Amino acid sequence: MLVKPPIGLSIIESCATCKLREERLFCNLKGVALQQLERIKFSTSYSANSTLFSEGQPSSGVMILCQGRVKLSMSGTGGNTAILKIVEPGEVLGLSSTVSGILHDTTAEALDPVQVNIIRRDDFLKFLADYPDACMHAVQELSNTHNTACHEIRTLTLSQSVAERFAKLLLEWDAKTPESSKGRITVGFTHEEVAQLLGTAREVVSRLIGDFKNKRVIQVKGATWVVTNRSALQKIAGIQPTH
Amino acid sequence: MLVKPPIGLSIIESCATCKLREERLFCNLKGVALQQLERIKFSTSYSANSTLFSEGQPSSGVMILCQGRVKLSMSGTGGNTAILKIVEPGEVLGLSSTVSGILHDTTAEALDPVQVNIIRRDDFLKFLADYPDACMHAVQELSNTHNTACHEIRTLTLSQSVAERFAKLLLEWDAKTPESSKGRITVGFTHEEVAQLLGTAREVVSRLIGDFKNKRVIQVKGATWVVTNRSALQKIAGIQPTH
DNA sequence: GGGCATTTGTGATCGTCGTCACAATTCCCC
DNA sequence: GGGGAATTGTGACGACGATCACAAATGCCC
Repeated sequence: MLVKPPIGLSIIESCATCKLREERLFCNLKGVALQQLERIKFSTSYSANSTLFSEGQPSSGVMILCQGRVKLSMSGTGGNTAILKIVEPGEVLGLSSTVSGILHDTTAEALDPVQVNIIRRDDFLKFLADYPDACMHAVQELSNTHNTACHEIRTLTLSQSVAERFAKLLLEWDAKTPESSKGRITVGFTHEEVAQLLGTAREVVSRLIGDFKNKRVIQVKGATWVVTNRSALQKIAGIQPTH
Repeated sequence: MLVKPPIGLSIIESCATCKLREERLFCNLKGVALQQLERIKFSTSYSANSTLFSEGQPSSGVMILCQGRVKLSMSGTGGNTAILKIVEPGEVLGLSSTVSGILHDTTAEALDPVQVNIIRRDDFLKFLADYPDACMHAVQELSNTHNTACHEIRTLTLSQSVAERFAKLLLEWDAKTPESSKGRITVGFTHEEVAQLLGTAREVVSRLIGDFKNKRVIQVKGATWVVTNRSALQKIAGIQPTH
């Protein structure tokens, strides 16, 4: 890893006091449902670089990510790896494998020190059945996950080149950047990892970055990349620039 | 379309008498939930080749597919099209867009004469909130859809070649073939459509079929393809042959 | 059965991307 | 600050697949 963000671990004792409560699914349940969630969940911590679960394992339960980021990846027969998604605090891990009872189709690794609330499968299913609110939350969460997956499939199948996908990735990262530092992306990944995000080879990424620098589309200062020509980037991404 | 299967349209009046009832989600609800579903759903028919909904449209509601197959596709900026999935009777269309309220990310077209039960968005959300059983069904359905999507992403990102993906597709089709005619796949698609399923060009598919015929892996008799060497096919697909 | 549209087969060509190989640079720990 | 590991830069080359351009065939309607 290029960067290990110095995130302080202030352990969150309960979902009720979780800062994510207002914004995120399962954290903003009300009344009895929340109390019940408190009863059946248990908190666990993982150090950076440790594995939360692996592809092919049966799911032990749902994990609600409270702190730290988690990398979801798949590996192919030829030893190659594809990174599916970086999961952020407030999101849920392993929901669909837990619910449907199939084996995990991804591997989850902690990028930072991570804190999760785990709910065992049978407890969780009973919880959903008993609390309609919670069940609706699960439906929402699954919808969101599915929409993300569709978006992923779209960029994979309908992009003409790796350059196009790379430009899209940069624009997505830029979109997630806070308004105050728009255009300044802090990249916590090696070229190798970016390649796995794009489904290509590391050398291709290195070369693309070179290209983009030459074309004055981006500018690289260590781990922060500055978008110097957003409309050019949008054009490469196959989007009509919204100037 | 190469083949238009002569499917007789025996209109199904209610979910209670639907033959899919035992096997499929939302069709096998019990008691009051089923009665309520009967009340809020309304049946609609579409002729073959008509469009049920289009990419970019807001979702008007959930559709439960009772009869006929539906093609789900996405289109890219360059006019190219990717077929995501062929939806079979008993499956649900537009669940995640309806629940999350975002625009459809796919276009749905009838391959056969199609009959669906439609439930309007607000009716459906209320239905889920009122009937925990139904909500659990929705969770299950979304899980399954998500798993399918993950599988799709896996083959897209982790396959080395189009030949590999094509072999996987053939094996999947073969797996869905009834035991009695194992190895005999009835293909209802043109090369163009197979190409869209694989995310490649039509010519590539034509050539791959030629290759596979030369290598005695498959044999083509009109619209039925016979797998003459399954273990070779598995090897191309990157799977250890289970002989 | 003739004629037209659609589908399929096949050659030629060219660009993109994956791979190998190695040098340069940066990072990090002692 | 030195040394070793990890990361990054870059050239060369080959293979796969996208595209264009037709010809052949098949299906279909009157």
